[in-house]
Amino acid sequence: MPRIELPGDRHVELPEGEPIGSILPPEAVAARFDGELVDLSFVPSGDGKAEPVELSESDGLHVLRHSAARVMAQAVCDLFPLARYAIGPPVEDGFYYDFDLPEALTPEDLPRIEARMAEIVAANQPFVREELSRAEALERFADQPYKREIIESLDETEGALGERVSVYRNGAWSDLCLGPHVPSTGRVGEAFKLLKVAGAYWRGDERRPMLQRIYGTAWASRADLESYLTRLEEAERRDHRRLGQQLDLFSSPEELGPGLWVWHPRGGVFRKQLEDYVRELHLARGYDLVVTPHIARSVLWETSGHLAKYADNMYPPMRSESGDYYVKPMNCPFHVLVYKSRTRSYRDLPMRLAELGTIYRHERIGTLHGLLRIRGGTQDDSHIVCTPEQLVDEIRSVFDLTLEILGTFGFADPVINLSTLPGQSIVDEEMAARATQALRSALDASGLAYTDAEGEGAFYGPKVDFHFRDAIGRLWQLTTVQVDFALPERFQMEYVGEDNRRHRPVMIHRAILGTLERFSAVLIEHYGGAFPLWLAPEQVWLAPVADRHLEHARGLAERFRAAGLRVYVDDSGETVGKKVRAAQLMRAPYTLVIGDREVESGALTVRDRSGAETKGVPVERFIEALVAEASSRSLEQTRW
RNA sequence: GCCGGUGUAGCUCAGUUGGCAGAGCAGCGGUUUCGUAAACCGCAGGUCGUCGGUUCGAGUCCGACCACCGGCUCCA
Repeated sequence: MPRIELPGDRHVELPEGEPIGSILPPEAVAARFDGELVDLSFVPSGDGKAEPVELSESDGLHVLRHSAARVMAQAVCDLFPLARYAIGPPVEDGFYYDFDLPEALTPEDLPRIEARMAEIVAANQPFVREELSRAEALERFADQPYKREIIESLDETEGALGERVSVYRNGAWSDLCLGPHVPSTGRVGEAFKLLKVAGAYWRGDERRPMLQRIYGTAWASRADLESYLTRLEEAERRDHRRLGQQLDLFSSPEELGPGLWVWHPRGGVFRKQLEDYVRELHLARGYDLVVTPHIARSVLWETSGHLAKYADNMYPPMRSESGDYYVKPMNCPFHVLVYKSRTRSYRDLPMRLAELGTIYRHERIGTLHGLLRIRGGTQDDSHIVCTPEQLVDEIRSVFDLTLEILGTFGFADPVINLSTLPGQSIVDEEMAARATQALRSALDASGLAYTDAEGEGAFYGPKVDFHFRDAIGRLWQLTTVQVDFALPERFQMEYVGEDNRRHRPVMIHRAILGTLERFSAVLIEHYGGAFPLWLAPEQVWLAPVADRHLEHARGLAERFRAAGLRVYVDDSGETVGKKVRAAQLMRAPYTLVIGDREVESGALTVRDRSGAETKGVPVERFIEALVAEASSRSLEQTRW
């Protein structure tokens, strides 16, 4: 009789052949046996440690969603008998399943599938785990080519089953699946919803067939489902494309071309604040600002290796009598030319060349997405040229600057990845190892936690990425730091050392915000369009009650402008209610209603974004407070 | 690039089985001069994404193209 250890240091004897679920609480949807996720029907062959897996933990939700995916596939097969089903894993917040169907699914099919799922759930069919030999499994899935391909491609080392594969059967339907699953379809419950249909390549490979993917979500309770759907709505309200339109910040007219954007006056003001801040801070941290053109001869891109490794993402060349010119997809070769414009001494190093450099990349049309994925954008780019000895300290100073800049916007606690070199690189292994080691040392020395991501680096070197969480918990990749031994080599970069001999420097590529376009999109979503005062297009919005108050309002506006504040006077002749509404819709930080009271008293009535109103604020105090709030780049509104 | 969806006024969207292109908001003009998220009246605004086809007749049906939206990493 296996002796099972339960949480709380309890031990029970499990009768031979009894499933582990029989000694776990009824809330359990699965179990963990010696750390492995298993079904409740799992029968231990020996002693071990068992824990219940419940819906209150992520493993429990994972199992629930996996099972929900199965139920969905079953429903689809019921409704579309010709369906061939491929894979259906749980994903963050939900699940999907990929199908090969003769007809195209439409969003209208989703309610039908959901209804069928509900029937399957109501039927409460047990999920029965079976272990079959490969031959049996191939037989079982004779008319399911995707399942057969998976079975055939399974390598014996995969899973603990060796030559056997596991199949879960419920009712007349079965699926090849590792499991575990909830004990029966009834446990999937009613807190699920199908969200969208999309295309997806079989095994993510664009040379393989395009399947139809249905995304769904499933939760422990109705309330959890509702709050998830509310979260989705909140994300939609914050969508930078929608806010960009509503707030009149930018647009991408069709005549311009996909992935290209024009910034309107309100967006332009915001962007200037960003740019000024970035430039100012870089100067203060020992960077030098440089300016470089948008195009260069092909020889530059040959030397840099871009034509060999990056040509797919570059616009085709412009031909002229002096040769072919390419629009730049990166700034690095230009900064190398700045470096090489004269003989450099070790005394010049580190040289930190920075530029808000505009680049153009011919991204595939289907991957473009608002300002987040664009074809033309401006990076806060810098290339630090230093000696190998300076490398780790320089990387650390980039990390410091990253935390400082992003902290200003309210981003903290980055999730950091160290990406090692991809196969297709222009760097030899020894260089790559040194570069990776430098990044690792800098991360360790800075006390930053990180995880390794293999093969994700740029073609010229390994990199460290910083991801930051926004106000509603989504992660955005912003900062990239790359160490590069290759370009200095390719461009024969040198410096004269203390020993009066020539040495090869190392180069760090880094962008902290990424592109300003992308970063702006992230900021807009992070703030929901309600920018902190220093970034707001209008800082003070004046709403005169009647036309006779316009003159007083204009006088105030002049005083505010003289103090360096950005002001808008609503002289529309609409009602105050309408003016206040307009100000709120445009996310004005401070709205001043100017009427008889204000004209007489000379004081201000201040309305902030929350709608809270303070009467009798002296003009001088208001100006002082706003100037302080803006110049400190505060994320909080002033309390009066 | 591929799969699916969507393109009607500046914006958000109606538009029956093919039969004279609509509303609200925004804009402009007038009236109102008002105290905190939408005053009233009027005017103007369109090659219905583009090109081609079917038809007596196309926003509507067919084809091609363009653009946008959702996806194409999560591996039985």
